[in-house]
Amino acid sequence: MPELPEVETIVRKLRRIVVGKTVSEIRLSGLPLRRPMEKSFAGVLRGRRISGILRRGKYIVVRLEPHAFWLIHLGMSGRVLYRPGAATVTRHTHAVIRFSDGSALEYNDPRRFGLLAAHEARSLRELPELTSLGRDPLGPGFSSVWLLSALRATRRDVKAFLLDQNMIAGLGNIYVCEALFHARIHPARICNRISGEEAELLVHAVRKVLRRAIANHGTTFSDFAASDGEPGANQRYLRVFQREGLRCRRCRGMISRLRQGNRSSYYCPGCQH
DNA sequence: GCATTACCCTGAAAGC
DNA sequence: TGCTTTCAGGGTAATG
Repeated sequence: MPELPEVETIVRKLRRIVVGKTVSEIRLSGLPLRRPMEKSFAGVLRGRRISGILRRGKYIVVRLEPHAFWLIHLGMSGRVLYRPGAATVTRHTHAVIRFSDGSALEYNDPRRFGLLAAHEARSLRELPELTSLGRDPLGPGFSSVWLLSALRATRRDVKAFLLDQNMIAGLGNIYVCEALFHARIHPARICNRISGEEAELLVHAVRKVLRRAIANHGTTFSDFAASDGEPGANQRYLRVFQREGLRCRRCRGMISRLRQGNRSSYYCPGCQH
């Protein structure tokens, strides 16, 4: 399940590989992803040159010249694979973007929760998929002052708040569970009852788990691989995620799981209150 | 207006 | 063993 660190890892790898290439041909499966593909998609990409790649939340943003953007969201099971030569088309290959030098990028997504979109635009602000995204947890806007005021304004569970991309863009289930463990905050805590001190701990915890995961090229599960197919190495740093019934490495208590909004939350009842 | 739930989808794992 | 059921979850529309 690609979250910010996995997307960042892919962006860094892609940046080295495909910037400067010109799109020559687009082949699509025709199957809908999260929503049906826009008819204009191939037309926007064809003939344009990639001038840069960046990340916004969990989106891969490919800057094209002249004046266009290609957005990739991996959803749950999306992969972007680089092929120096012939692409390997399977029944889950939904797009092959071929470049003028014969290489290609392949978008593969068994569960089809991802998204591919392309827009003619001069600025990121014009991209509808990005306009409502919240603050980047590694950016300067994600401060304890801002977080505390945002928490004060809502009575939701802190877990749901942290997962809300319109508040903070890029966190998913793994890193929310991990960050709450490091901040010693129970996932079912109500936002407006979290203290300033806890908000500060949470900011540091979020940054810490994300930075470490990026340094390790992401956390590998069955659905994630970087653009060259190499796995990430962050799994050994996980303290609670998918560790139900195992011992807490801090207090030796038992890791528990609860369901919040159809999603599993893993936590340590001894450490998190 | 805010918070919660249902749904999309397929593969893996669990259950029988 | 092999078939059927359940579960996983990002994002969003629908519902409460």
